[in-house]
Amino acid sequence: MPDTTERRPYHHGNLRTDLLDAAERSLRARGAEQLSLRDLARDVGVSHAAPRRHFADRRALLDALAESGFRRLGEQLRAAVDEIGDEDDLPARLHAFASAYVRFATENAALTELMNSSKHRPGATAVAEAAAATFGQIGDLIKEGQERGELEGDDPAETGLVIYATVLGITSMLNSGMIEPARLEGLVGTAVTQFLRGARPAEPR
Amino acid sequence: MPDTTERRPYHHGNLRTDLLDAAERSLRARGAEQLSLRDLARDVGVSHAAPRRHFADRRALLDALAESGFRRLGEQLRAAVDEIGDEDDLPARLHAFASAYVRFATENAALTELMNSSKHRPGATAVAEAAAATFGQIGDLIKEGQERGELEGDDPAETGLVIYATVLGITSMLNSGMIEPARLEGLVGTAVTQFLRGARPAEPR
DNA sequence: CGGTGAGAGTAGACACTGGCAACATTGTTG
DNA sequence: CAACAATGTTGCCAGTGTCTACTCTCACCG
Repeated sequence: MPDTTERRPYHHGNLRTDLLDAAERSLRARGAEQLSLRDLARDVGVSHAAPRRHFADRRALLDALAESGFRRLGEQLRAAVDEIGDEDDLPARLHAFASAYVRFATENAALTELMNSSKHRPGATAVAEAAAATFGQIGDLIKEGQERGELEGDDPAETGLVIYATVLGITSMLNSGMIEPARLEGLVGTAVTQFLRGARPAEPR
Repeated sequence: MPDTTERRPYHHGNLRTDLLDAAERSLRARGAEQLSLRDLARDVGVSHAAPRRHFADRRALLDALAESGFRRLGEQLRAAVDEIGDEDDLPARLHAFASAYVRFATENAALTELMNSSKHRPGATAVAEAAAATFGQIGDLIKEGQERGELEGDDPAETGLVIYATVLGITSMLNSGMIEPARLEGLVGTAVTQFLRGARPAEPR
């Protein structure tokens, strides 16, 4: 028996995905700053230069991580909204959206920070597109609301962006320790409520 | 002649402040990630281990930077609000507050990102306190508004946090390239307007 | 005075990192 | 089956943060 471990083939097979998996674990455990390519290579059982075949750069790997993060976030947001069966209940859907975002951001704090970080590749349109697709969803929600007359206002995309930014800001403050977790629930509630009050047509009922 | 440069005294005199200044320049030029202690030491003309006498750690220096950032931001916000002479014009004051925040965050993008980063020292209460003091200001603004009956709502601190989070989120999205600079102005406007509409007492006049 | 610490800066070492180049091993395909 | 493109490997380099041991200076105290 030549080596103690079972014979590992020269070609790993799916290094790229395995690296991303390891990267996500590392991200969760120690944050983006501490993430080391060589560390990941060791985790996966491959030489220190192997990752370079799949990611030109440390940044490139982080960008890939961010992009997949946006995709997953997008799915979860969509699922949360769709789960509210009643298509007419805009408040409920908005609330579901916000809650889902907050849940994702707290369960994946380091990932979320990475996604919102400014240091993406200059040319990396992929992550920007994924981000746009993600928060474009809420624009659709708003538009529907406006078409049914539940909301007024100008540009639905603009209105959507504002509420998206609000939730993003809340989670950012939470993850940076500026607000206590206990206040989260209430904060999101008032944010959505305030927003709906502000966006409803002039005459109440 | 022993050295070409004029005789530099063994003791630098005010290394700490000079390091922080150099750090801020580096931050502005190349971001927090690229900031290197040895680089700063070279900039200031001191040996690579000298910074350690003033900052136990790279993190410690970044924390100090963040803390001073919060202090400066706080001053600018206060000044902007005070500049609106009319104490009764809450919308104007709110708008001034938001605009001042956005200006700071765009003019000091990397610093702002650092301030909102989650990776502060576990024990570093200083930065947390500075942050709290900063966005506590808006709570006061809200409270005044409520006392004069211009606003309704529950906890003024909570309401204040929501609007603060909104502006923070908008600038975060801007700095990470999710929204174009051109939309900034409009976004902040609708954010404040929406907020005021949502927070005003039930019967419009 | 004059010596003696404590504070502040220096020099060197260590373990680590990301990136590069040259080489080795595969799977594929003409 | 030979050539080739992918994919991994080894070795190297410049840089970094941190630690330890040493040196310089100044202020204070006997």
